[in-house]
Formats: sequence, structure tokens, C-alpha cells
Amino acid sequence: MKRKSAPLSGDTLKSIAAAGGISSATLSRVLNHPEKVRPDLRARAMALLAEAGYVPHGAARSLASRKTRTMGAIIPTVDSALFAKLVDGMQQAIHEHGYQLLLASTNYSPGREAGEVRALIERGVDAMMLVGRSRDPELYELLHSKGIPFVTTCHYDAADPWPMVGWDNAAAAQRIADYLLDIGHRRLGVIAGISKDNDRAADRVAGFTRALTRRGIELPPQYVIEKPYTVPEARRAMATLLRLPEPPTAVMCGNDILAYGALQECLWQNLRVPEQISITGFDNIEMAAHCRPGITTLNVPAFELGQRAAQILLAADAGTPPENVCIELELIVRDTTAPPRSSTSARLGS
Amino acid sequence: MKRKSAPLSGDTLKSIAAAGGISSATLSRVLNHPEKVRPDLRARAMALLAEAGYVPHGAARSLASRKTRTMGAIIPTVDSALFAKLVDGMQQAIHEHGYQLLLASTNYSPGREAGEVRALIERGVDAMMLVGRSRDPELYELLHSKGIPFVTTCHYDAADPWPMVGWDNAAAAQRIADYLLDIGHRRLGVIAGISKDNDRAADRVAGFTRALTRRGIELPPQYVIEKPYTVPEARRAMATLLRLPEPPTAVMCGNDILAYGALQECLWQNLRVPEQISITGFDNIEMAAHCRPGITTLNVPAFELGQRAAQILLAADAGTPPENVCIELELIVRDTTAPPRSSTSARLGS
DNA sequence: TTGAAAGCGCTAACAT
DNA sequence: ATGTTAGCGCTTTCAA
Repeated sequence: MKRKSAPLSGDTLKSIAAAGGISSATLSRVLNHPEKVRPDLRARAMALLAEAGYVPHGAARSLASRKTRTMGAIIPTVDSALFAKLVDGMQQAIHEHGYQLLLASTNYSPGREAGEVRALIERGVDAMMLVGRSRDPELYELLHSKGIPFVTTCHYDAADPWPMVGWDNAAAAQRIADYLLDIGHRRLGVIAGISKDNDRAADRVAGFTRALTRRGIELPPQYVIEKPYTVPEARRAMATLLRLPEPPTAVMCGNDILAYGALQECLWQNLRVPEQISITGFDNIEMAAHCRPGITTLNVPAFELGQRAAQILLAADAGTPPENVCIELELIVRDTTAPPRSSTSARLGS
Repeated sequence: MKRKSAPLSGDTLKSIAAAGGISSATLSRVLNHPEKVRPDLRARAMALLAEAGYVPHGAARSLASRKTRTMGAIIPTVDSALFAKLVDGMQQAIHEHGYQLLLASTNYSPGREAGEVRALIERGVDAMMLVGRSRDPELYELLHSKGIPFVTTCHYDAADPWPMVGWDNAAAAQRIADYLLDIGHRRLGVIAGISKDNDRAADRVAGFTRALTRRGIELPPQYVIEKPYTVPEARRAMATLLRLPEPPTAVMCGNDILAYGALQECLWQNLRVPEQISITGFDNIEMAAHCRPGITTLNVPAFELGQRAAQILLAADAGTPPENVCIELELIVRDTTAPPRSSTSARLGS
């Protein structure tokens, strides 16, 4: 009976090769290009490897092959249903191709993002996913000079010269504005994310404003409030809007968390939603469907987005020129929106 | 005026050293042990490095130093508020020490977990975080033989010989059972996670059952339903329990998602919660506090847990023998629990 | 204090 | 088809 030798942590291709009377090159070939080794030798090599409990040494491998089979993802925060799904989709997709995910979060700080980009480059990621479009041009140059493929997600602007997979945030917000206007609202409010250092939040406010302007409606500054993406902050923002001499009859929120908070505040104040005030969200996280009343929102297929991003990166890493993907966000009308109370001017939805 | 030379992606310590009339060893020292280089030379070296736009080559560095400054985390899924926070805490903590996070998810499959453990070992992580306690002993041996520090989280069993940071799931479930019994419930039900391949879920059911048995109460099999952690599944499970000839007056759910789904089903069926039926959750994710009625649950400080896990790993990597941490889960009583309707035997809570 | 040089473990030319 | 060997870019003795 053969004694099972404890796998020595120091076992190297070379040592195993020597012990087995085979060259380390053959062992390496068996690992990387098995078809180039004759079946019998291959079998012997594999037995050798298995018996030694061989575990490849990634760093050595990367140094020699100039590949890490690792991809990076830099997101604002993991603690968000949206980004969690995005990361999940990416990780699952690259996993199928034998890649690992190096994850970093920035907490919405451009400085931290820059640092993480550099860190991931040092770690030798073969490609990386970024969120949003605005960042120091130097970073783009760095990525370019290092020849590292990347995609940006959660936004889309045909003018940007790099690979993207996302949507047009301004257009999306316009879509919400149009819907609200179409069902008769004329006094609107916005609870947005902090737009500084968040181009998605800024674009949404811009798109919303533009849509209103186009239809001859004003959006005075006090009707636009920026808040971090938390429920309590959203409640405070909604309370502020409701304290206005002429409160809005509909409020677009920067995402579903804000919408949920806004909704809670209304209910707390015994306002009926949507009869007395309409609220919209963004993202369509699960809670938007489950809470009562269900939140009208734009559906963001985050998991798929992560997968698409991964596919683009995988392709780029294999040398295929990347193709952009711009997705249409579907408007999910639920129970937080309705024509304004006194509206007799309500028209049919778009 | 000095022309800013484009940072060549091929710039290596050696080439920069040669160009500057300095040895690559000195450059390396400036990077890793600056105090060992005389200030003037150090300044010149740093200028050289900066001008070249030098970016260290991680693989080469790791190969030579046998360190990657990378830690791994393997969790069931990112798409869970609990694990998202756990990962967030870990990532932030290690980030402060210059480490990067290699993230993998298993979708609750032991096979995938084993694969990811091996993958992370290959990638050379300096340490890793795992969730739960039960896995193939070979994995523990592998980790041990490779000398890779690890912690397991989300569980605690003083009998296990490796570092842990978590809580006793059986005891936690007992705590819930005792609370429910104390306020007078006698016919109880459980909606648990799938306990196969999930020791946390299994331990909770076991702890709950044991607590009931101790007080002379039975828990017939049809009162225990296992379901994946999703809202619709939980609704189905609750519907099944409610169809029982004698439905339970209180249901312990395996986590807050299940509790939320169970709650929704009750509301849908026009049952009043907690008047007609009590429900408890586990984790205290934000939704548990925000939904109406608020869910009675056990608070799991996931973010802090991630930080603690990171600290242990960081310490272990620095050679400090790890210390376990077992935390007490606080019971958060909200609005989904109350004495059973017809109960005259209700006693004060524990 | 600084430089020279020997690896770290592997891959991929190149040689056989 | 297989073996030999030269690096990959860095850290770290070891000498100077």
C-alpha cells in the first residue's frame, strides 16, 4: 500500500520534476498545454503532481507569464444592493473563466479611487471595472499607458472614448420627469444623492431639470435636496420639502433607498401616497417591490450589468476590441405615483 | 523647462537605477526600508522613481518577498446585506494596512468553497476569512500545511481549534425560543435556511428545538420548513405553516429576509401581526427596523465582525497568535412579537 | 551606507 | 515530444 505523503508546502515544479525523473518544463506543459504532452507521460506527470499535492505558485506564474488571471472592481461601496449585485454578476462571470476578483471600495472618494486604481495596477490585475465616468484624466492615462483594459459602468455617454456598459442617467431622469409631467404634476421636487464626486447623481438632477425646462416648468433650488443614500437622511429631506410653502406634488429620488425614506416620512406624517404625493425611485432593488406601497422606479439589471462588464473585460483581455453596451432602463410603475390630487389636466402616460 | 516624460509601462527598478546611476538595490531599499538609505541619496532616488512614474510589479515583489499583501474572503454570496457588510468591514480594515481584498463567493456550495480556497492559496493570499465551521477536514489541513492564517466567522464553538470571530448560533436560537416561550407561546414554527451545507442554519434549528424540548414542548417536523433566503420562498413557507390544522402562534425565521417574507404573507392573508401571530428574524438588517411592523430580531454587528476578522488576520500575518472572539447577539424586540392571543399564561420576558 | 549578484518558481524559447 | 535554460522584476544576503 502506498503511503500518502503529506503535501510539503515547499514542493515546487522543479523539485517534483527532479524526484520523478521528468523535466520541470514538461510538468509546466502538462499544467498549461496538456495537449502538447504525450498521454502516457502526461498521466505520469499528473500522478506526480497529485501525489505531491502540488499547488502552483501564483506570483512566480504571473511573473513568468505576465498574467495574473485576476480582475479588479472598484465600487463606491459594497453595502448597497445595487453594487453588491453588480459585483456578484462580475465575480460569477469571471469565475467561470478561472479569474479571481480583487475588490476595492472608495466610499465615493475620488482620492481613494485613484489610490485603488494604482493598487490594483500594482497587483497586476489583467483588467478592471470602474463605476461612473468622471475622474482625474491622469488615471485614464495611467491605465492606458499600462495597457490595462477597463470598463466603466452605471453610466453611458457616447462621447466617452473608452468601453462602457451602462445607461444614460440624464435620459433616465428625463424619462421619470416626463412620466410625472404626463400624469399631471407641475410642482416637482428632487431628493438626490450627493452630486459632488458622483456623476450619476449629478446627471440625474441635470436630466430632470432639463426635462422640466423643456416643458416650461421651473425647478427652484429649494426643491432640490442632496443627501447621502440613507433612509434617515431621506426622511429629513422629505420633511424639508413638505415644510415648503408650496410642497411638491411629486418627488424624484436619486435611488430606491432615498425613495423608501421619503415614503416613510410621508406615511409618518399621515400623508397618503400616492394620493397626496407621488414618489419615484431608481434601481429597483428588491425592497422597492416588497414595501407597501410598492415604489415606482427604474429597473437597473445590476447582476447582468456585472456580467456584461466581465464579458467585455474578458474579451479585451483576450485581445478582442471591446464593444460598448448602452441599456434602456425600464420604468416600473407601482403604487407611489398617481396624478396629483387636484389635477384635471392629467393626460395619458407617455 | 523639464519635459515630462511619459511613464513607460516597461520601467523597472533596474532600468531606472541604471538611468540614474544608482543601484537597483538602493531603489528597492528606498521603497521598503527608507531609513536605511542616506537622506540625500534617498531624495535623489525618490525623484528618479517619481519622474519615471514607477509602479512596482506586484508579482515580482511577491515572488521575491513571499508576501502578497493580499487577503482573501470567501462568503456564500455578496448579495446579502449581512455578508456585504461583513466584507465591507474587512475590506476597510485591511485597506488601512495596505492590503487588498480578493473576494470569492460560493453560493453555499462546499465544492465551490473548496475550489476557492485552493484558488486563493494559489494567488498567494497572506490570510483568509471563511464563513461557518463545517467543511472538508482536508481544507483545514491544506491551509495548515501551507501556513496560511485564517479565521472563520458567523459561528462560534469553543471546541474548534482554529481562530473564530462570531457567535453561537444554537445559543442564539435558544435565546429566541426562550423569549417566545416566556411571553406565552406554546405552538411554535420555524422557517429556516437550507441547513444542508449551512451549519449556521442547522445550528439555529438545533438550538431552537433543544430549547423547546427542555421546556417540554414538541416541535413536530411539519412545523419546520427549510427554504432558500428569499422573500417569495418565505411567503410560501409561511402559507404552508398557516395551512396546518393548528398553525403556530409564533414563527422563528432563519434570517430577516425570511422573516420579512413570512410577515408579508401574514399581512396578505389579513392576519394581524403580532396580535395573531408572532415572527422573529435574525441579523437585524436595516429593513428589519424600517418595515412595518418592525421585525423582532437578533442584532448581528456585521461590519464590526468584518473588522475584527481583519484584525485577527492582520495580527496573525504579523506573527501574533490569534485570539478568538465570541460575541453576544442582542435581542431587538420590535413589533412582530407579542404574547399569543388566547394566552393567559404569559409571564414576563426573561 | 551602497552595490553586486543570487535567487524566488515558473513559462516559453530554443535545442535536441 | 521532451529537455535545457534564460529570463520575468524584485528583495535580500553578502562584500566592499
